[in-house]
Amino acid sequence: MGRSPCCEKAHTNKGAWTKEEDQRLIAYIKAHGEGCWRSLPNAAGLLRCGKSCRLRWMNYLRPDLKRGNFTDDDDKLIIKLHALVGNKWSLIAGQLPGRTDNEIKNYWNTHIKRKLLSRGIDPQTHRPLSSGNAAAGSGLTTSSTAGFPSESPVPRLERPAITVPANVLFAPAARPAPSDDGYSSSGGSTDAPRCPDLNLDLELSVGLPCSPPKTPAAASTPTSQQQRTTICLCYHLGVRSGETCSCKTASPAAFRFLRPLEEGQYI
DNA sequence: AAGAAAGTCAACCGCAGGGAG
DNA sequence: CCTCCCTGCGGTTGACTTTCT
Repeated sequence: MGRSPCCEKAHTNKGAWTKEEDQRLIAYIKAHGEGCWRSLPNAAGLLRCGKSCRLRWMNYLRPDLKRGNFTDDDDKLIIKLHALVGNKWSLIAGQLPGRTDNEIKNYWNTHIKRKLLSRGIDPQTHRPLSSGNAAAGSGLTTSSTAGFPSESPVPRLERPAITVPANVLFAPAARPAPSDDGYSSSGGSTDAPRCPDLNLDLELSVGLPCSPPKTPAAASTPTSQQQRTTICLCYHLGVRSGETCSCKTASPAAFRFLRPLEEGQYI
């Protein structure tokens, strides 16, 4: 297509960032804000590709990043979200404040994947491995799901809505894209849908202290601090905030367009 | 103690898609 | 409608670290 290269590769640094480069980038973004990554390197005096600057900022320098280990709850939430949306790391990261898609992707590939495999769970399909693959068509038994037998299982199809530790439910218009992507990289069964029986007609709702419950189902057991609002995943699925989506019209009062969390924002 | 193997994670690459002209 | 620019995403790589033998 004749796409121009993202940068003059001959004149850009590659590899690990130096402290000085970090400082320059931070200083520039503090002064001018994010955006216009293509021109940022020149403006900031960095010999880096704009993409590289963006990545460095997003994955490492952003002030709202939470470094450190993932908790068990994080693990479970990641697994459940992955069961729902597959390798949509940015989407999953959106539910984990302070975590980046890259970080979650790495964590998945290095920790969770192995953890699930060791428990006989296919990390891509979230179903029992091999011998289990044939039986996968009938769906998971709750006792084997995601390797958390005694805990709330990965959502199953027949469930109209699910509740996960962070009170995540999918919005009606927020159906994850068909599983034509996200499963191509690592083996696993690509023929059959990962969760053919998974009811994606769900809602994503997140407990927000200031938001009223959206639906009876979502508010089945609201605590005083766990009132719910609807998080619209349409943003991540291609619908922009200016566009209409059914979730917004359904309950504007409890509507919240899902974007990567802002600094200090917590769901 | 040294080398090998395995694990971790920051960074790069290529592509898709939205938006502007 | 078409082309190009720009951004963001997901997969992959490779350097570095840790654990094992």
